[in-house]
Amino acid sequence: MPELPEVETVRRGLADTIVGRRIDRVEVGRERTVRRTSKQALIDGLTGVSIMEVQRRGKYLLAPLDSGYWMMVHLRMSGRLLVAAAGTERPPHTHVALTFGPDELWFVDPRTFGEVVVYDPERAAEEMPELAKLGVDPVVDRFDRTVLARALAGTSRPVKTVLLDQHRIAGLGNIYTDEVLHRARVRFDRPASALRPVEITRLSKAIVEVLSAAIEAGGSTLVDTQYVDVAGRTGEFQHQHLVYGRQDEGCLTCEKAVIRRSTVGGRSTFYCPRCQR
DNA sequence: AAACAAACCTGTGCGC
DNA sequence: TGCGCACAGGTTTGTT
Repeated sequence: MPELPEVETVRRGLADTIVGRRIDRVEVGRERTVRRTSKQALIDGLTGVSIMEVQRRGKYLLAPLDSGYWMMVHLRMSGRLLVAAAGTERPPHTHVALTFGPDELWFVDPRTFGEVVVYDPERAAEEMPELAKLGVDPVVDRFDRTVLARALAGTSRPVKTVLLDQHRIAGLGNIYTDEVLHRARVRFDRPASALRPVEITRLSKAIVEVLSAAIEAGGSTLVDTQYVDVAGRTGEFQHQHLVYGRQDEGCLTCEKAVIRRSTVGGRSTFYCPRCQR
């Protein structure tokens, strides 16, 4: 579900609510959510501790704690973080609840792919090996056509597959790759290494522009309203989607062709056969 | 290296 | 109404 703009929106919501505050109670209702360590490890790692800051890298939320440890949250497909008044009825699938005085932070996740973990930053290489493998984050890191060219180099895989590869670029998911490729007028199945310099330039600009606009809009909430921010508000960027989920509808860019749906790497892919070459 | 499928889960929407 | 199936924003793992 959540891609970079949604995770960034959640990050900002946490920064405005629970950062700097002490956790006085930790409840874990589902072991699977803390599978990397254990229920007791999460309780011990968070009780009585303050969250000093919330950072984001790709789709990972990383929060340094005043204990010297860090908390990592990944929402995967259906995870949500919600801040609400303590005592409010918790939604179904609330697997972790942190109490901060009068407020609570809930990790809600129907599909249970998401996870919450407290780890030792000194041992991040062993405990959180995927973090070191993350590629460039187009919002946090310097990102331009040179950086993108490097990320796309050396592979003839479809450009969409490469954009989705978190080891090369961290943060793009299925919605935003399609939106970015459309705005850059590049077909999803072009071999990454075959893009011309002018196309790489367009693509790098599209990545920054789409992600910025999507963050500005608070992310995308699809018809199932799965994604909401920490206050339960929906995003609004779905109204600016030009291709995602629009198969058989007219292209809003050329107003002539019809948006098509295809599959790449097992993921639904939406594109305009006329605009994207 | 790369392409694919399966796996992890639950919910929803659709055709019949 | 109910049933079965396809499909879903992510990532890892195993198989050709």
